[in-house]
Amino acid sequence: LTRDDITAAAFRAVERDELDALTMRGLARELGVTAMALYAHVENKDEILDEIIDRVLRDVGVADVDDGGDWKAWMVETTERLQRVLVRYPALLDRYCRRPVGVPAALERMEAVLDVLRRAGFDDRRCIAAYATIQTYTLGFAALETARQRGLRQVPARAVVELTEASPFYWPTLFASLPASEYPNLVRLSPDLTSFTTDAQFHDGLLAILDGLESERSLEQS
Amino acid sequence: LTRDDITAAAFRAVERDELDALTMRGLARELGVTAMALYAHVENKDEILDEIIDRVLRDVGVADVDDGGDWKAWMVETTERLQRVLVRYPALLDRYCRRPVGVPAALERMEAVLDVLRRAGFDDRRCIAAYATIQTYTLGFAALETARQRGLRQVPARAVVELTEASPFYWPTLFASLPASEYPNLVRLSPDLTSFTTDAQFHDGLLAILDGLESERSLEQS
DNA sequence: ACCTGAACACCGTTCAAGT
DNA sequence: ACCTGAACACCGTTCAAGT
Repeated sequence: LTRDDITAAAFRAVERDELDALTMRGLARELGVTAMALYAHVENKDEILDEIIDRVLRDVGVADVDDGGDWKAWMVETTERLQRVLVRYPALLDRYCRRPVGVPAALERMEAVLDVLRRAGFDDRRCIAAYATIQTYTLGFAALETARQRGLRQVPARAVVELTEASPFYWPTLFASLPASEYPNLVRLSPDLTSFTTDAQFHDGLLAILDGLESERSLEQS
Repeated sequence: LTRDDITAAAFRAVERDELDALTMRGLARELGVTAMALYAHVENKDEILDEIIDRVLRDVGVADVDDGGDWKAWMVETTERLQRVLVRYPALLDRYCRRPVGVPAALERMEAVLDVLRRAGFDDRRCIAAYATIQTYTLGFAALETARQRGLRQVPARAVVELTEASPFYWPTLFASLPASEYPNLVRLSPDLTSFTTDAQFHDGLLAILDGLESERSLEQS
């Protein structure tokens, strides 16, 4: 039993999105060992997750540096890689929400993003502000989409809507069933409120943000 | 023992940010009753949190509708109210990350935001896109700031930096201590990377986003 | 050095039993 | 109707004991 065995088993659990298997006890069971055996190779559970994040981020990487190219295109490509990974592996998002992620691959990624921003003409203050805004949007999107996916399988305790065979999910049907007098916009938009957090929506929102950041940068320089 | 007693006790625990007290067992202890007594008045734990969110959101409200006024000013005011609440009460943020929040006050808030966007000239598709982007940013900011606050008190298992009396926190000192050859931007920006998620940063990022959304709206209409 | 057994101090929730 | 005791099926982690 090695540290790598543990990380590998944990990553398999993360891949299958089996949060039940992603426990010290569940991990140990899969490795044919007791839970306490893990602590000889690993400090605690967060360290296992950090190891996975480091591995995944290294896999994700960043877009190729295309000098003279469009910094926004680079940022879209790089940001969407992280977004896809966070949406696919909710366990990693949970870790991001608990404590700052400071594994080497995360620092390298941050360095690369800041460097592209700097070379795109952002000054120091706006470099940080732009990075913060982009990272914030990415994490928030993954959080909303993950919550949506989890909510699909679960009906709230005091449900407003009855589920039918035609509409077996709660959340998409909620908006359509509200009184139109009180919630005219929700009812009118209800068909599309279902697709609240799609890849296309992430893309459009990200473009709007990058445009906003760029116009702020240009304003300052003129 | 009433449903309101339970909600009130739970809200007191959320206010004190005592996540330990925010358990069925801890709540029951505070109310001088066994944990199982709660289930006579409440379906499950999420229902208690939903009750709190409904109460808090109703308190938070939205900005006054100022007809002929600036929709961006309204949006900033309304969005910052939610941001402040989510940062102050991390337990509510945790609930937002688990499942979509569909309590009445949340629906009313969504309706109000969509209505302001519509009257500001956004078409249906862009109404939803704008709402999604703003909500995404707000949630992501609260998640990053909450993670940062939690991280201040905790040093990772494999710490890169030693803590001293002069710098008793881990994360702010991490960036400054990296090798400047590998991470030039992180080291150069390290003094300001500490204040990654301030109210001012939220404000600036939000303005950039609203500007980006506005210019996309205008582009389409011309 | 590496693993185990038993324990500590917890979770949310169910269910039969009491009043 | 409302509350309790005991139990179920879990958590992460510690620590003394074994090999």
